[in-house]
Amino acid sequence: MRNTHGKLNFLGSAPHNTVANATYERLKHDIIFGKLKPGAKLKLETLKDEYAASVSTLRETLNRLTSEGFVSAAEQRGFFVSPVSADDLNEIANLRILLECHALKESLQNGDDDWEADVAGAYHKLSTTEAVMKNGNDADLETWKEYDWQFHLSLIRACNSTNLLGLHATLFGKYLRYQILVLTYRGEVARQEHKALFEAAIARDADAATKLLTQHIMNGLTHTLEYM
Amino acid sequence: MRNTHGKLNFLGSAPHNTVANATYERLKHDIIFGKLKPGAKLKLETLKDEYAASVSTLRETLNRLTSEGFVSAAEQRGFFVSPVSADDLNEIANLRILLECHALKESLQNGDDDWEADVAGAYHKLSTTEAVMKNGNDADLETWKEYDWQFHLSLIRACNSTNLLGLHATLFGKYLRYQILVLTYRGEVARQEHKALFEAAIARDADAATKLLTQHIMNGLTHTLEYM
DNA sequence: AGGCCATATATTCTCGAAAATTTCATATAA
DNA sequence: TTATATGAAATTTTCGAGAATATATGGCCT
Repeated sequence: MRNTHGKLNFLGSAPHNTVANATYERLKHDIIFGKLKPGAKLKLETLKDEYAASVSTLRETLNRLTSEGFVSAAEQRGFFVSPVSADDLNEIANLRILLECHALKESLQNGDDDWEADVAGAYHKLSTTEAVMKNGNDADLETWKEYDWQFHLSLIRACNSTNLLGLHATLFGKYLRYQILVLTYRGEVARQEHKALFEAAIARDADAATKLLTQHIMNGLTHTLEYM
Repeated sequence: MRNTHGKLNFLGSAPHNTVANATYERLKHDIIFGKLKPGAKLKLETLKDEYAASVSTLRETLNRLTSEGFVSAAEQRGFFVSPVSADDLNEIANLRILLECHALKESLQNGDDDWEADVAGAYHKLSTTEAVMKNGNDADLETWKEYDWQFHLSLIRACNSTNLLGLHATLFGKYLRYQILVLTYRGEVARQEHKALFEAAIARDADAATKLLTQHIMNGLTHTLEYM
């Protein structure tokens, strides 16, 4: 789970042998986790030094990130880290609700025993980490968020739509950037929300699960907006 | 509405001065309109001749198209036109329903007089073209599809979410590729569906409009699946 | 004949430099 | 002073060539 540069990699992509892929992962990570700040200019010469890649290679990765919305490009004026705004966060949270609830419903219908085991495993990792954090020991932020991501992903993985899972992954990354941005935790509340969501999912109660998921995301949204 | 190569451009992007943007538009167009067939290998040397761009520039555009899902990339083995399948079409149609219906509801709530005028204008262009086609004169396929796209876009434009509009644009492009692929028209049926949808939208009847839109997309889906 | 390895060819990946464009600083004129 | 023009510096865009990797060819052995 570590790339050649020793950075954690849980942003949803395969291992990377090429310079371009490694640079893509690193850049994406640095944007989501705030090392590259919203609105910051991404000068090619600077990036060249920092990421040890040529201009052409960098442009490849910047174009990919632009497609996904993490980077903004202005004709002949280069690349910027995409800015943040309350409106944007609102849009992303609402889209996440729309897509994730839909995927969850499908998943609850289709999921077999393997799926259920996967969910239980992902929930176990997440809840263990959250229990540790509850006791004051603040576990690694990235580890926690990785488990959070994996849990949510496990719930919808049986939705039977790679297209949907792809859109969700991008959306989740964008949402995560906002959470990292405000950097104020709501650990205990989120912990209980995860618990309730997990139990409703295992019980295959689609109505309850989607309601809990919607609440979970909405609560995260208002909490994040409050501290922006 | 024409780029430097004289090709129609209604795939949702701004005018393009750079070689990279022009190449991107052309490649995307050629994939959607079937000039580049599903699964076809995209060899850089060949593309270089055909699109008059350097390897680096081509790789930029291919990476963008890979992010959007029109192109598939295999590590160290280059790029391919993304394959098609009944499953994929199903996923895309269902996602289109999910996103477009949601956007439509929002749009019906928010749309002001300008929006309504825009919708009326877009519908007028579309229905005029469809009327001409009804009389046997088969109008230009691309023109028809452009107006179709513009009509659907106009309906949801007041949804107040650029993120949503962005996702929809990509999705619509993918759906369009399948329609072009089978190249069998269902002109008269689609014409009536557009008419009913237009009237429900102007009447701000969200329930009726989303039902009609769902039917419209589902009918297109089954029709396309039938001829695949 | 069929499988395996070495070699040759084809293709992708990466880079640094040249061309095109924008941005900045300075000077000039109203 | 403000605005505009001019030239220098910085930055982006584009290109072709070399390095790295994959694919195809042909010979060799069993």
